[in-house]
Amino acid sequence: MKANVKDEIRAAGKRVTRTRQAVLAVLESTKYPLSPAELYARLKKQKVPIDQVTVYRNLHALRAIGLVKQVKLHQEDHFRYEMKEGRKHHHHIRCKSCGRIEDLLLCPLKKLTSMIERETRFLVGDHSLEFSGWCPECQ
Amino acid sequence: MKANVKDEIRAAGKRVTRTRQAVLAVLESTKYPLSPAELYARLKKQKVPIDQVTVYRNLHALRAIGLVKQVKLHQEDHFRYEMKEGRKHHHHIRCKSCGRIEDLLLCPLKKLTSMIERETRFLVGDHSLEFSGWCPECQ
DNA sequence: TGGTATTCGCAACTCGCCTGCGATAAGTGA
DNA sequence: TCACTTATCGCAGGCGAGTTGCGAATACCA
Repeated sequence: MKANVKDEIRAAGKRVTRTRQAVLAVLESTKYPLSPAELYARLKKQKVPIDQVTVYRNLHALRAIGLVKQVKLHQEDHFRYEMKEGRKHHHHIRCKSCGRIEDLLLCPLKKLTSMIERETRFLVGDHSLEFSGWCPECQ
Repeated sequence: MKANVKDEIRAAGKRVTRTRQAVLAVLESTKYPLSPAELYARLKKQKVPIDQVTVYRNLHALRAIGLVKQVKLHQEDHFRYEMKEGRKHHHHIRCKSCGRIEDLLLCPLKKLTSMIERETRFLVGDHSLEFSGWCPECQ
């Protein structure tokens, strides 16, 4: 884990604990958003002693600091988490068959946002965009 | 409830029951997608005798027939349902403050889909797009 | 090297949703 | 119209994701 990440945690008045470092290490080494259960399973596999509750609590804490981002995928009934640091705004595509998730680095919605604001008189804060389909292996 | 809706239910080998009609009536009279809990609350308010399980089972049955569509909104941890019949493909915008949901009748993603298929080699089946922000009243 | 507030682990809980099962009622045919 | 078949219903209980309370452990500041 990078030193500036530790500093960010301390700067937020939080502590750099063993479990928190382990959670961050797994998220840093994964290229797609993980569910708390997947994260917990990986930590167990690595023989990291940690409770499921602690996984949730750390994810919440890291999200509050801004190090981690919460993602909700279409048709899934749980949240996923990914590192926020250094990542550009992006979206996801998910395979309906094997569950594989990939990043989409594009976002075509800037123009659309102002159009929607004009039409609905809402003030747009966020958007979520996700595709699902079949990956090359599952077609 | 329209006669052709009843016919569609029967054509699918399902029965036109008291509870099923009540569920459909509520969905037909609502302009935004309802959660099972909201639907159940409305039925209770209308003094319709129905169990929560029956609400779920009817939503599943109606979805299987194709009369009802399941929707999952960003940052919500439950599903919502809306009438499918006669409705064009659309998306939603949701107020972060009061929870109000409105339809967006546009969809800008046709061109983008083929681009994504080329780039990722996925075969795209669905997409979900949702905006959130603050409605005129909550700004 | 303490003192103390944060964090951890465990148990138990909430919430959305589903399953099993016996009872009820919609639709069919006589 | 009636009786029969089977989808559907209501109730009780179960499951998985996520949360809360609390006493014990530990990061970190002086």
